[in-house]
Amino acid sequence: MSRRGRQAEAARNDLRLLRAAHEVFTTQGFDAPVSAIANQAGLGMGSLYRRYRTKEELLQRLCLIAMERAVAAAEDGLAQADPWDGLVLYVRTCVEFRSGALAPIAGTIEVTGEMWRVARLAEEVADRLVTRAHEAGVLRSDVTALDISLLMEQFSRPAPGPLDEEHCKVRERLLAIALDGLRAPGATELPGDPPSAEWYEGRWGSAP
Amino acid sequence: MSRRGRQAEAARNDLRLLRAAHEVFTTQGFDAPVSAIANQAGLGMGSLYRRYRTKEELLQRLCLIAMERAVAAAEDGLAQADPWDGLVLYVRTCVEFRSGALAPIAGTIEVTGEMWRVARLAEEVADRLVTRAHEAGVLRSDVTALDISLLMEQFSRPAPGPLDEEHCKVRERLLAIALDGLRAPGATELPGDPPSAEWYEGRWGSAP
DNA sequence: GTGTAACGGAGCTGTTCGCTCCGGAATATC
DNA sequence: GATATTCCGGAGCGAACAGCTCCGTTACAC
Repeated sequence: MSRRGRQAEAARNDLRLLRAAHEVFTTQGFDAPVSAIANQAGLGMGSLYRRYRTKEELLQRLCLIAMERAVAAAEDGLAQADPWDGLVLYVRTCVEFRSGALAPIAGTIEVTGEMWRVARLAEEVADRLVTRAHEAGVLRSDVTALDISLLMEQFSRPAPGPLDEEHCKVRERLLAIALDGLRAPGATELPGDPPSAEWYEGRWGSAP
Repeated sequence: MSRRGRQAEAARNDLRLLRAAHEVFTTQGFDAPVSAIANQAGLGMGSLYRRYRTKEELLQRLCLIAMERAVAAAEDGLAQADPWDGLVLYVRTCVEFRSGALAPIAGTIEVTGEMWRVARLAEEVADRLVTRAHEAGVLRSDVTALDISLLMEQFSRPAPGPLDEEHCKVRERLLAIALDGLRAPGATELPGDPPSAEWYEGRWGSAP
């Protein structure tokens, strides 16, 4: 599979590009300039646009990958013997790579059929993880899988300004607090109705 | 105090402007266009720039007001008989008007002497509130006042895209979870060191 | 040496920003 | 009424910056 010479370099650059794009878009938001990604990757604009014909195409690919990573994280969680530990692993992993920061930007691009497919899969696996925790009685009963997705999204939300190492540490502390609040039973009943799936997916435009 | 005619209108417009600016900046971020604020207020650009000579000046005034509101919220919390209820009131109030969303934008403007003064005051009052909760044993002991400020900031962080009524409801649910996680004792020790005041204020440039 | 594939980044074109400027409407004064 | 004053709206200015293209250069293959 591995090529030689320039082709190998091209393959490496592909990865660097994806990593840089993830970094930039999740920390600076979806309207970060394309040149920032090329810079972060240490590449020129030409190299970027040879692989992705438009900014939107890059974003689509990035969202897809993020969702696939989320699926993998949920499966890892399911592989854990303890239902609570599995759920925590899932949430921690997703927040760590800020998968939630990409969810709202999906509303600004066209959502491809493949993206819908993986989104459905991600939803299903996460549901299994949450249901298992509910049945084991380790997750407060008034919280839904969608609540947890939105919690991860809120915690993935980047601070404006330059990236900050210290901020990541802080986020882990705050997330630990929220996770404690997730354990059964809640001291207080959650206010309002649980969020609906229609509303959640509605942000991405209409279904395929 | 109340004037008549055009002067009264000007005073009303001043308020509308401030409200609009708060709305726009806390939901769209600090780089929202000035025209968006004028629109939201139902005013022309001229009216805006007659009161604030630059965008920065408007932001400074806005941050100051937000901090004053935070101080008031903390004092309201202190006025509550129950230490836990007081703390919750403070956190809820601040998150509700997204005071935390303005904290990071302060890093992009010059911080005036008065802003430093009020910031110090806010810190002090919040400290009293947190200390009281600690002493009453209702707040987990490993959480600091700064943790709580940063928690509020994280929850104030706006979602990209259009403002969404449903999102506010969701945020209340998520905040309820986090508040439950704040009660003593925590199921798990918080990871890492508590954030330092130097780092926190460092985002605003150097002290006065 | 020659051909090819991938490279970097200056620059094109259109958009958007912060801000100014001015004609007109509403109010105050005579 | 007539005039002076105050405040209004929003078109438009110059600069900055966006996404994207294009092309001279470089590194490898044969």
